[in-house]
Amino acid sequence: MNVDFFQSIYNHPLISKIDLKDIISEHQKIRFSKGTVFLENGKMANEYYLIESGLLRAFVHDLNGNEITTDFHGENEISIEVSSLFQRIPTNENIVALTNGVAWKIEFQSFQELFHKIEGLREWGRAWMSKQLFSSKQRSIDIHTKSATERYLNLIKDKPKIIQQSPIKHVASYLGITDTSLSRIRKEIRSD
Amino acid sequence: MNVDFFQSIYNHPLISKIDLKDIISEHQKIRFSKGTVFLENGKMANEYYLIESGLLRAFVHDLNGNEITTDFHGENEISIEVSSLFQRIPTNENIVALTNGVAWKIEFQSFQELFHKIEGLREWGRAWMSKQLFSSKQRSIDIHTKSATERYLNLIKDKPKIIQQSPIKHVASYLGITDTSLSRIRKEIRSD
DNA sequence: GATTTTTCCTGTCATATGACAGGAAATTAA
DNA sequence: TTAATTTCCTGTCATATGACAGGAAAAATC
Repeated sequence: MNVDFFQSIYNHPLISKIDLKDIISEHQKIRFSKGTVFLENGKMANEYYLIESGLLRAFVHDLNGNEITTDFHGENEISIEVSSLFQRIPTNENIVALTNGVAWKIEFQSFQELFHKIEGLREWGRAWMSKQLFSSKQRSIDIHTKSATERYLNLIKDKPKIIQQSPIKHVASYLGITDTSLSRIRKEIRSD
Repeated sequence: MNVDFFQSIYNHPLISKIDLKDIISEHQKIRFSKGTVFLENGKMANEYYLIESGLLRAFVHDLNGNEITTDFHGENEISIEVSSLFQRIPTNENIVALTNGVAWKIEFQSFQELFHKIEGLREWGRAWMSKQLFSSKQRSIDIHTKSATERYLNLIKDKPKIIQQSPIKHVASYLGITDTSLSRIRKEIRSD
């Protein structure tokens, strides 16, 4: 059991070694292959995953039925649909694997018990959500503050694996532009 | 003490009447006037507010020093900067009153004790954060899915008070457009 | 109530991005 | 390996929005 992996994710001063052991033991290792569906529009999330290797993509459908990529979940990150999982309602998102990989799954019920039992986990969870909210807001701001080119360059810098592992069209919708436009941007950058 | 007001905000099946009383008693009524600063870039949030009446505006500065309105906090809503309050770090946001009004303040420390004591409050808090995260994501999607006109019309429909109580230029930056552009949109709509 | 400041509107011009379509390249399936 | 599918690039044309500037209107201040 790779403790460091869990440590790096459940990383909070109030989570003791014993707490961590408790938490780890509720996770179950799974292997997944490209195309595996983790969550589907209309269903309710009943678990979340720590990604050890591989890349997942979250997306929604807009009014015209087009897929819009809302997020990528990569190595050492959590793949979770918070709204559905914590409000116990159907999701509007889809989560699908873009690559093969390994993840650790924890059921809602298990998390729930740990959450109310371990103060450190509550603090960790709240801080984690705060960070998510912060990034989400930042994304909104970036979309109308930075050019598409800047956003793309930032993504390359911050999460280079995504560009390597995901079809470019998904990156485009994640950046809020068409694949046409991203294609032009990439051409532009090449010539620099 | 207006219990219904608190009830409508701290609304969760696991929060009992007694819990609610406990929670309410940690809030302190304040009156504020237009221009009152609730939070400032670089400082740390140490409390949050339930707005009984009036309208607050949250904004950040972009790289060129322009103000970008990130949110409005109106009646029966919570004015909070989650990142700073729960991660105990300095904020990058500013929150300022656009009107006079009345709010109920609760200190971080008080909330903290209630949070770890009352299971229902934890569930409520987590659900509340989930909803925030959902709206935030939705905003990102709307920005590149809907036209500026649609976003403006939706805002009028969903939060009409904002248009009445806020200078239009703040609405513009909230919508991710310039005031020039919003002005044109308003003209367009008038003639329909 | 006069002056200053802020807010809002409008004109012109520039430009980033979208829509659509066709073909090349790469990946997947048979 | 060949065929089918998906992905990616590129061209043309249209358009929503931005940048900038000036003036009218409204609000705040004295």
